[in-house]
Amino acid sequence: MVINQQIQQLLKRNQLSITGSRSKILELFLQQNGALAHADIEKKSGASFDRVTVYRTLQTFVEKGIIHTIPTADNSILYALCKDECTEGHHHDHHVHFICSKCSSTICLEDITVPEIKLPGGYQTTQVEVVVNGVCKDCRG
Amino acid sequence: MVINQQIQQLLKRNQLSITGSRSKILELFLQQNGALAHADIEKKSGASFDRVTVYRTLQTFVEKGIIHTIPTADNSILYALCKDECTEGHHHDHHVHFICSKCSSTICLEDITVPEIKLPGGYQTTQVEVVVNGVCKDCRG
DNA sequence: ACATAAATGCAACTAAGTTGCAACAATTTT
DNA sequence: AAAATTGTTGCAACTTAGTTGCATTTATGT
Repeated sequence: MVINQQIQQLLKRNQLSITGSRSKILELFLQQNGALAHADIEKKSGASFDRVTVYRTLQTFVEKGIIHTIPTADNSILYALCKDECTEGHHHDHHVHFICSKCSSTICLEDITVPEIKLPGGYQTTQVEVVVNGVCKDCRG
Repeated sequence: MVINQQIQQLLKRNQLSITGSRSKILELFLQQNGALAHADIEKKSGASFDRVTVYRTLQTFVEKGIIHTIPTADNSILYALCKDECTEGHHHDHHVHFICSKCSSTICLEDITVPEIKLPGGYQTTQVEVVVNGVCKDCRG
């Protein structure tokens, strides 16, 4: 299983001890290459961990730059794996997020960069979030 | 008070009866031209209304196209007045939202339109949300 | 002013997220 | 490899957010 080595590397690189819950939750992210809601993770991990552990694990992963959050229109929190460039306390997820209204899967479009937005005088930009709603390629036809 | 007439017009135009809570909440939005969180409204309305009434009023306003929601990075729900073009069940808030990290006020930048985003083949867009984080003109200096 | 339809307040409930602490498991040290 | 240490987990209790049903009250058309 290559995926297990990947998980251990990812945790070690971020100075996190390798525990059952962390490994399992990382596995979920690595398996399906989309975003997961907190509820998804609780369900898919098979009630094997406490709610609190899931909260704390996700929080830790966000802090370490392993995953990032995605704001959605209905204000539920989504999490997705970061690419390698992200480090502790410094996310670089400047890509567009896509949410399919049919299958409600959320995908990070890594190749689509966020366009520069010209603001009126006096405004200073630090970060831009772009979320595209629509229908994904699997749900059309 | 011109603002009172404005409120009554707005409610009548949307076939809503003119009640104390609706008038008061609309007043809050008209007074400060920025976005409000649910908690703000409860505080500023001075505990004069029931929590449930605030929930239901905001919901009604969103349905009627009087206000729209703004997704934020920390996943709290913000509400802001729509411009006149919005009608029942059909929002046209295709403008950029700006959130100031200092005063945490949120402003609708009506003049800045959302740029078109080119997606990979197969993806179909229905709506694009853009939220810019930064420092507003009042907080710089 | 009255009838009717709608809005509000209350109470109770579900869901979401947080905190402190004791028990436990993963590292580190020897 | 076992002990010591540090960090992680699970539990319980709690806070906050949001929902639902129903009785009461309020707004509006006639």
